[in-house]
Amino acid sequence: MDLFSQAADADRAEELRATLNRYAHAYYVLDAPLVPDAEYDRLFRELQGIEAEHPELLRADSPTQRVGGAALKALAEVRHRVPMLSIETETDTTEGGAIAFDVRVRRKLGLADTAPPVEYAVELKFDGLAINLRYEEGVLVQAATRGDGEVGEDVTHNVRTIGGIPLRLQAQAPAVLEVRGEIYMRRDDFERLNARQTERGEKTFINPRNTAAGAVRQLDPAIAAQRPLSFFAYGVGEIQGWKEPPVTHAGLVDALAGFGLPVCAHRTVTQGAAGLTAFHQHIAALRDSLPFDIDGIVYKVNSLALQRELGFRNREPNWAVAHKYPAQEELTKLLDIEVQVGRTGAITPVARLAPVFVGGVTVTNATLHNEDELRRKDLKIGDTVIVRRAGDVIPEVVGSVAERRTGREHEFVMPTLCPVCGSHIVREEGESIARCSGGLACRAQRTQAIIHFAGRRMMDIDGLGERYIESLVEFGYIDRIADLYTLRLDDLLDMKRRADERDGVTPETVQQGKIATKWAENLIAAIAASKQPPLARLLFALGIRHVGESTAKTLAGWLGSLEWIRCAPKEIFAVLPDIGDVVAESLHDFFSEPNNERVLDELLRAGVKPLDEHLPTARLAQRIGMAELLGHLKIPRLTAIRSQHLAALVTSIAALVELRSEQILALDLPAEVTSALDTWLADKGNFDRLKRLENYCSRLLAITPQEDSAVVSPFTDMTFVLTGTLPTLTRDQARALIETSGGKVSSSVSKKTDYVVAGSEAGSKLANAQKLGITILDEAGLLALVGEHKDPPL
DNA sequence: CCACCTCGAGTTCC
DNA sequence: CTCGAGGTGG
Repeated sequence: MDLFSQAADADRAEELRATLNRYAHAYYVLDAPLVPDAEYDRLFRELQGIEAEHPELLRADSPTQRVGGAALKALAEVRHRVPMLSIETETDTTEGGAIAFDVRVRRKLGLADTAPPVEYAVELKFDGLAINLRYEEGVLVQAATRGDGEVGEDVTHNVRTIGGIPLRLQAQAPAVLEVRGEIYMRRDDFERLNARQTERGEKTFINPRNTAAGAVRQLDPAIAAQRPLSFFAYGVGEIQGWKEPPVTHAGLVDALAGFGLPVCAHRTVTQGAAGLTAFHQHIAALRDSLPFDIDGIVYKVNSLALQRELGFRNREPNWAVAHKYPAQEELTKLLDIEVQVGRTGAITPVARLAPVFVGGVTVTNATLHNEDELRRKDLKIGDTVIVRRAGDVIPEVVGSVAERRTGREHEFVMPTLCPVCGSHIVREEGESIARCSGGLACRAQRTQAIIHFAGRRMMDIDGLGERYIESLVEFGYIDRIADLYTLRLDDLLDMKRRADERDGVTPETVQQGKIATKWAENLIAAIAASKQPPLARLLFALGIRHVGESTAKTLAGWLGSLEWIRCAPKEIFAVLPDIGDVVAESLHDFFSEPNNERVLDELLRAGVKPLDEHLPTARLAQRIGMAELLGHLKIPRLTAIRSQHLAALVTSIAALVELRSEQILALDLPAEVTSALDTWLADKGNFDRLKRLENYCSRLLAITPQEDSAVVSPFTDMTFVLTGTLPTLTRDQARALIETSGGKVSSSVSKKTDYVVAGSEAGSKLANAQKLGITILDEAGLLALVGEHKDPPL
């Protein structure tokens, strides 16, 4: 090898290092790639080639050295040259905390009340892992964790794998520059990582912070390299040879950005206490939509000279404070795991927790959904667990803290018998939910069925709450939904007396007796008032499996009356939109169960009279086509295509019933279909089924089609999603408004959503809508939109 | 057959 | 709100 080529390679290697580092900066830090990935890979491999040939050209700042080297035995200790101090946490989480800090600063600086406001640099407090990056002559030489502030751990090998951390600084960096910042994991990266773990059947991680911290402290850099970590710089440690050092904190962070280090955009310079509280409010509103977790914000006196003047106390700077938001995650003890029995018999494990204040409320219970979930989270009774109220409402046990185990924890054992009725608990193959097999013989299921029936979106019996229904069932006054309508005043009063007795409530005075009678009268009246619900509500109230609000509306809208629905053949259900085999089967099972038939009859006899819908005969005739019906009859060998074919030849059910063997032969169908059809028709059961279907269809369609008063609305086929709390309208009112204008209200945001109506405290749905670029309305916007299309000027 | 969209069901706290 | 699972369209 001649010297000339070696010199050329050295130049080329230097050039490649610079180019690749520039590309990496654009990609990771600026989020604006300069070249396609393939081009980066090509140059990367070229550099690898040169370095393999000339090991003496290897440099610490070479991008090829991000992942390299073998796993360590243990992490080495690093003594920080300038201690990594923590900042004081303001205990007052309200605005008062910001004001108190400003007052302390002004007093320490000896400022008069009339003096101008102090200038502050304000930024986010990231929920990650604090780190010190040491650059010498612009090259990253060491990365260390905070540790106890004096001595940390050397994690250089892992930190090198983080794409956003430059291995070489841009511009004229000081001879020595220690950068302080936070390593964290973005929420979306965290979720993707977990999705990948699930895919591979590996354990998922609990939260971004623990995952990031764990990754940085890995011994094997290859593992750390697979964890998507990010970094923000916000301060400095030791500095030597900085020619024009900044004079403010904001200027310092800007300078770090100038060196190619990633800094957070959510920072600003502001004046006085008012500026601090404004930033506090601003970030509080933004918190849930940030791409990463924060646990608060940080206020710093902007002027570095003033910082020096303020100095330290108890090894904490007097010129900075962390102002936290109420925790969204807390640790608590998992005291016990109990099971609940739901309306459908679903056995749900529920966590009983030591009370813990999280996200603004005290949480003592949290659902664990099902057994798989519980095992996935590795929960044992007695564990210390992480509880979250993810910006939302419903508490969730995120996972257990394995390090806190004492050995006295024990596994939860799923019961095999229902705790309420003693029936067997069965878990169907491939299902995640275990169910009590007791059906309505199980008191829990009976009670839940009645609670459901009386609920607001169903029969809406005002004043008949969960408590009373439980007592009524417990003392035997009601057993089934129909019994509600035969309840007498005395039954209610007796029930209340016995319930009070059980609870040890003092015997009643005359005054209280009067109140109780009034209560019972009102309740009886409320029950009577529920007797004429819209048909869909009654259907939903019945609690048929797989039939919720939406399916109930479909049934009511297409078949019009309870009479037509309860005697409909399975195939009719299945041709309706959004109803498939499973739901059709469930409906058919429900209406052919003698117990249910009796209950329905009793309801009708008691005077329950649902408001029927107009029967859309014309549309119905279109939908109940021969091909569709054939498809749902489950005739062997008759595929969807062949059903269409046969439907063209035999155009009505009536004709099919009459079909003789010779005629089937003449149809010119594939031989196997001919014989299968022949055998199928010859079966008495099938023949009767067909007869009934034919009979049903002809009666149903014989009803004279009424004029379809086609209300053409500009909202037709528009899908809305509601989220958050609107200022004046309730959710139900907004929903009614949209529906009466012809729109549809859906529960989740997708590409098909036309508008998202967002109120205050909107959650993930709003974020999702923003991501998908869906038009977002506030209440006023919705009203305007409705108003525009209503009452066109004459 | 798969991917995507909806719906159903269960749940917390005040 | 979230998960699971049913329905549908490509």
